[in-house]
Amino acid sequence: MKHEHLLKHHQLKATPQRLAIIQLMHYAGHIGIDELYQEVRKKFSSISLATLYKNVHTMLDVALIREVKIPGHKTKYEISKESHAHILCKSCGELKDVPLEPVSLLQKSIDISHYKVEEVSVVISGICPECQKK
Amino acid sequence: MKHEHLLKHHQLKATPQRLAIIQLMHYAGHIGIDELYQEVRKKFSSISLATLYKNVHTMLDVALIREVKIPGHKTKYEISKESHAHILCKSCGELKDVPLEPVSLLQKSIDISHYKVEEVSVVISGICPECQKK
DNA sequence: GTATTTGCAAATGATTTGCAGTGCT
DNA sequence: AGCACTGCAAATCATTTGCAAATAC
Repeated sequence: MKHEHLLKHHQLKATPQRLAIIQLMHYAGHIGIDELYQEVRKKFSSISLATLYKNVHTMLDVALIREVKIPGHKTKYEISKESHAHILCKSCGELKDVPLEPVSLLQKSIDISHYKVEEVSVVISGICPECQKK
Repeated sequence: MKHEHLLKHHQLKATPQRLAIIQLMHYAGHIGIDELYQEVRKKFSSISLATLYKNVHTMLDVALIREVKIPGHKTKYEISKESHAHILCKSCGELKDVPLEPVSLLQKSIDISHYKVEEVSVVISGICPECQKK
């Protein structure tokens, strides 16, 4: 119901395929096309890759979801939410959100530029605490 | 000469193709595969796309260059240098570097995570001062 | 009922690979 | 000389398109 409303709020029809996609993104946090396809098929075996691509594009266009692009990795997608950074472990591959107040933390850089800032994307990569122990 | 040294320092052979690629990246700041191909051909008409891809990969592997991935845009490449943020104008498309001291600016987020940080990638997008005037 | 969305198959675009010949060190 | 690199053509992988049938509202 919650997800149906998300779609309608963006004037998109709430098809079961779209609901499945959103549900998975919500559950996974960040997910790539391939994994998304594998997973959606489990609940919705008839879905086609073309439909998946079309819907991902449609949802990107209305900013219901966002691309997460990480150097050295395939694009992942996430449901739009408050601004946050992404932190990736180069050892185990886990990708997590971390809190971030970009406007204040990056203020110096932004001030210098005099840009009207609309979006900030931050990806931090390194080794997570668990992998450091090994 | 400077660029030849760059290659040798990473134990790569200094072929004219590679020198041309590095020279262009250095000149352009950030450049995508297609533009790189068009430009390299002007000086080096025999170069193949395959060679371009192979060299870009090779140089990424040794971290001589870096990927710059921006939501909604094709990957660009740049020569590795001190940490900095990228700022993109959504109106005119210009991509610039801006100074950034990621470790200190992002310290709060990083502290929380306990990660051993190796790399920070920041992309800010918005409207540049010139485009705001229009 | 109408406009949108789906799924298929085919088209297009992007990147990679194998291999024979060439060129760096 | 020997290994790495280049260029070509073909293979592979990723994404998009057109269209008829199905579905949301």
